[in-house]
Amino acid sequence: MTPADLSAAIVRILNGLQALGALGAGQLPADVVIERPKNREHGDWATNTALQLAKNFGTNPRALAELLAAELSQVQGVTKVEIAGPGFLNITLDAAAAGELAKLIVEAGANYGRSSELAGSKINLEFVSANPTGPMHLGGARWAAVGDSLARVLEAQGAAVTREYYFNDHGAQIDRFARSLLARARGLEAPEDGYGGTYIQDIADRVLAGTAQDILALPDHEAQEQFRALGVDLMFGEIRTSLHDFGVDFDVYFHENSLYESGAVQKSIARLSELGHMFEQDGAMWLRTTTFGDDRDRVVLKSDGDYAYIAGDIAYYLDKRERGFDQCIYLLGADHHGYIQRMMALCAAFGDQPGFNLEILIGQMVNLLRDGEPVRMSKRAGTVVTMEDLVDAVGTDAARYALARSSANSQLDIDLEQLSKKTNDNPVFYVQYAQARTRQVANNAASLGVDHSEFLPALLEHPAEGELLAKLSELPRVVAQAAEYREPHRVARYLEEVAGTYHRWYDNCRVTPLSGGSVESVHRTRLWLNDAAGTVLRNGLALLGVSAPERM
RNA sequence: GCCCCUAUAGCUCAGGGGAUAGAGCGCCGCCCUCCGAAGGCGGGCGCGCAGGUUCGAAUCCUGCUAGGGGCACCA
Repeated sequence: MTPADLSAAIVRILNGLQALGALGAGQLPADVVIERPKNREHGDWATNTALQLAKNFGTNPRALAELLAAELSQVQGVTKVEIAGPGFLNITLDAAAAGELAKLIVEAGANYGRSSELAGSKINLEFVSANPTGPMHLGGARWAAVGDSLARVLEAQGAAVTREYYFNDHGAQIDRFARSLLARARGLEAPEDGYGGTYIQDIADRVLAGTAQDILALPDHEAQEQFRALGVDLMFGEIRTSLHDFGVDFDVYFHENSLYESGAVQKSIARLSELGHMFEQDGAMWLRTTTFGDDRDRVVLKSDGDYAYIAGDIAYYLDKRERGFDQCIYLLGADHHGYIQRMMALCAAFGDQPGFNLEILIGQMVNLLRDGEPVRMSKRAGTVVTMEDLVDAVGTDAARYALARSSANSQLDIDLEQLSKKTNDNPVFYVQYAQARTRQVANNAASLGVDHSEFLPALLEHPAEGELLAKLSELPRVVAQAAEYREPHRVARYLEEVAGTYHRWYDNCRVTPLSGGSVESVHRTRLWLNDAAGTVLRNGLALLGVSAPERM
C-alpha cells in the first residue's frame, strides 16, 4: 500500500460515490495528493482532497471527508481513517500493508522510480553549447550537470531524449579567436577585442606543433584561416574531453557552420518568406517577430549581406523539427533570457506551438568564491575558472552533485576553498555514505547467514521502519515531478532525506543478530528493507550521474 | 526606462495553497561491550518590507526595497 495506491483508491471511491448520486456532478480528479504528515499523530498518510474538492461537488469539506472516510476505512490494509480540522483525512495503515513495499522495490531493482509516462515523446535537449573559444567554464559545468541529469530524469519517464550541443563555429567570435591565436603565435599581444587567456598561447603552440606546414610564413588571412580551422578543432576536442570526464556525453554535436554550408539557412528563411513573415527594410531582411509577441522585429540578413546570428537559430530549430523531435528544449544561461521572445516568435512563425514544441529553460549564473571572495570567470579577462578547476578541487561526483542539487532558477555560490579543503561538507558524501552503508550491511548479513528466504512485512513495525518505508515510497512521485517541472534538483534533495531516514533506521533496527543470537525472521525481513533503501539511493544517484560506491 | 531570476537559520540551499517551515555545513552537549561514529540524539538561530486573494499564504497577485542578469544590422 503506497501513496499511489491510496490515491487510486480514493479516485475509485469518488467515482463510486458520484455514480451512486452521493456527490454532485463535479469534475473528478485523475489523482489525489497524498502526503506524509509532519506530525505522526496524524497517521501514516494524509490528504486534503476533501477540502479542495468539496466546492466542486456542491458540498462542504467536512461532509465529503466523512463520505470518503467511511469508504476508505473499508480498503484492505487501511486500519484507521480520521477526519481532522476542517476536513483533512488522516490515514493509518497496518504494518504489513506498508511493509510490502520493501519487497516490491527490491524486485523492481533499477526499474523502481521509472515510468512510461512520457513514452513515445521524442525530445531534443540542447544544453551547454559553449563557444569553442576557450576551455569549458564553470557556468558550462552547471548546465552540463543539470542538463544531463534532466535528460536522465526524462528518460526515466520513458521519453526518448537526444542530448545535443550547438557548436558555434561560425561568425565574428570565431574570427576574433583565430586572430588571437595568430597574434600569440607571432609573439604579439592578443588584439583588443580578442581572447587573452593563457590557453590561447597553448592552443597556438599546439597548432604550430601539429602541422608540418609553416603557417606563420603564409599571408595573414591564410594563416588566420589555418589557425581558425585547427584551433577550433583543438578547442572543441578539449571541451568534449572535459565533458566526457565529467560524465556528460552528447548524442549530437551540431556545427553551426554546417547550416550555412548545407543551405539550410537559405531554405529556412525561404520557408518563412513563403509563410509571409519576412520583409525588407533599410537594405536588410527582417523577420516580423512582433506578429508573435516579440517587442521588435529582428534582422535576419544584414544590409552588408551577412546573416545575423538568428539566421542560424531559425535554420537550427527547423532542422530539429525535421529530424522528428516533438519537443525542443533549450537550456540557456541567464544572459540569454532576452532571446526567449524572438525564439518563441520564430517557433510560432513556423506554425508551431511555443511552449510545447519549443521550450526554453533559463538557468541563473554560478558565482565561484574563494575564501568568500568572488572569482572572476570571464574568458576574455583570461582569468578562467574552468570545469577542470572545479573537478580537480572536489572531484566529479561532488562537483556534479553540488551543481545539480540547487534549482537552476537561483544563482549559486560555490566556494572552491571550502569545498576543496573539507570535502565532507558536501552533501554528496552524506548520500553516498548511506548507500555504501546499505552495501556493507548486506555484506555482513550474507556472511552471517541472513538471507532473503523470508519476508514477513508485519515485522517491520518499528517507527523508524514506517518512516523509511514511507520515504522510499516517494521516489516515483519525485522523479515524475522532476521531469514535469524540469527540475532534477528535486531528486538530490529527496536522496538527502532518504539518507537521513535510512541512518535513523540503521541506528534503531539491526539486520544482523547480536553475537550469540540466532538469525530470526525479523532479520531476514529487514534485509529486504535495507536492500530497498540501497536500491532507491542507487537509482537516485544514477539519475544525477553520480557514482554509488560499494565502500568509501 | 523596460524585461527575466532571486530574497527562508551564522553559511550554502530545499520547501509549486494546508496542520508545529526543513536539510547539509558551522556552534554547544551526549552516544561506539556488537551491522563503518563519513553516523545518531538533544540544544540555539529564520520566511526582505507593505498591502491583497483564501477557511488557510514562505508558496498566488500588486507595489516597494535590495542583489544578479539582460535590452544590436555582436555572437
